[in-house]
Amino acid sequence: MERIYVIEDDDNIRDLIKIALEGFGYEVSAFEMAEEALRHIESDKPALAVFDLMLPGMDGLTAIRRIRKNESLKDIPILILTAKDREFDKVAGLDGGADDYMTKPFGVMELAARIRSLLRRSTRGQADSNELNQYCLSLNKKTREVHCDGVKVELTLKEFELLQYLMENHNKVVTRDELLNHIWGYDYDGETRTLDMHIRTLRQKLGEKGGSCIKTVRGVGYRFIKAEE
Amino acid sequence: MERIYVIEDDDNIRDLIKIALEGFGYEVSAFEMAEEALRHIESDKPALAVFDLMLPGMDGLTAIRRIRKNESLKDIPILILTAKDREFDKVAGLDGGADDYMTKPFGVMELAARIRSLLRRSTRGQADSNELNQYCLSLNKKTREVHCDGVKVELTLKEFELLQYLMENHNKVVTRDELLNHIWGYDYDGETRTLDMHIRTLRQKLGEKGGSCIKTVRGVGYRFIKAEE
DNA sequence: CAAAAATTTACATAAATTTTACATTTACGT
DNA sequence: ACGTAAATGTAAAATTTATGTAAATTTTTG
Repeated sequence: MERIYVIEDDDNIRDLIKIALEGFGYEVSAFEMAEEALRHIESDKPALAVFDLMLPGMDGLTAIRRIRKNESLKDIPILILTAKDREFDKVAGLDGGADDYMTKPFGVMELAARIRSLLRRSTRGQADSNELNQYCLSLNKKTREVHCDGVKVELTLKEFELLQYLMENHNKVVTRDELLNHIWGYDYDGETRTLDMHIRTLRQKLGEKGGSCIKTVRGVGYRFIKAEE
Repeated sequence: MERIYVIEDDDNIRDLIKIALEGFGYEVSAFEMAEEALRHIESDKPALAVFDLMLPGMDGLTAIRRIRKNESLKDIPILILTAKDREFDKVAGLDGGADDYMTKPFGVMELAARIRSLLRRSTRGQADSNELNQYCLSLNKKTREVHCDGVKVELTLKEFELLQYLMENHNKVVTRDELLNHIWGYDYDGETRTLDMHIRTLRQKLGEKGGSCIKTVRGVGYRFIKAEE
């Protein structure tokens, strides 16, 4: 599961946040001081960080700026959670590099919702997935399994590669040449119905609903879309 | 500059926000109702949207969900600005697809800071070069989709290429020869009504308003312009 | 060698495009 | 202002083209 860093000097609040977020299924690493957190953050690469501002030692804002300057950390979403509730402080916090700003006292439900919202967008959330999910279809590059509405579909090599390429380019129109080049090889006669044939078997195997995700764009190629339209 | 949509039914607040954000250098389009905003958003592709929740007609949350479901809009950052200040509402708003949630009364400095924070991260900072937007029409080269005032228009190959060429040369007069050469090929009989025919179907499919963007320049060719004139 | 997969062939079908024939509009000279 | 020729618009029919489909054939794989 995703790891979240919590930097907060008040023991009670820190524990409260830790336990709450763990309740939401996150792994939580809690720190009392920014220096401590910065020591581990580069190797940990947490999915998100919750920062208090007033800390013993290094100030929260300073730590945030430090993170933002580091190329490998700068995309980590940061949420400031502090007692400083003047508008000036909020502006300073957000402009200082934070992605969200909450004031104490706070509700854990809202904190969790804001964290979900930040993670939803984060590149760092799903990134390297070898699982392609589009609408009713899911395709796993590793296991080479394809499911349509949870039902497993057996595909041959070419069919799988075709579907994968279409799904990786979902919504974009992929030309016939592009497909022939990518899956078959640079040159190719082209004056044959091979591609159409595989599209056909694919559509057949994916069934009514799944099959309708592959739309033909006459004169150009094919396009993977949400069923219907 | 970046365009921001503001959807807010209270005239005073709407104007306040509009003027404040314009002061920060944004272009602001303000709407009283969600339906109105949704009608234009697809062709406008604003950089961010500020939504009130309680609106006459369509509810703000419904509108947000609608945007999130649309492939070409789902990355637009959305900030909810509402009087609903219960924690439950905040959770519902954020989980409903919003990226931030502010409650009224609010400070414009904080609003601006939150907007800056959202835009900082947005992939949508720079315009999509695959997208041609002219007035009420939008054309996507990758997906080969065309929208007129948010309504999808299905075009055939030649129609699409014709429109694309005209839009790429908007305001310039494009000669018949130029069009025939570019879309058909070097030589071409020319003594036939093919081109006129496609212009006709294009105008028809684009409807009253969209169609009137293609103006004929007698004796020369055609010209893509803003509707009316 | 058998079975599965991939490709080819040949044809059907549906859709896009072009042509034909005629109507309408516009520019221009009188 | 009027008539005329050229340019463009329009509708339906004809044609072409792209893609779908089925069965036959070849190639790969175990």
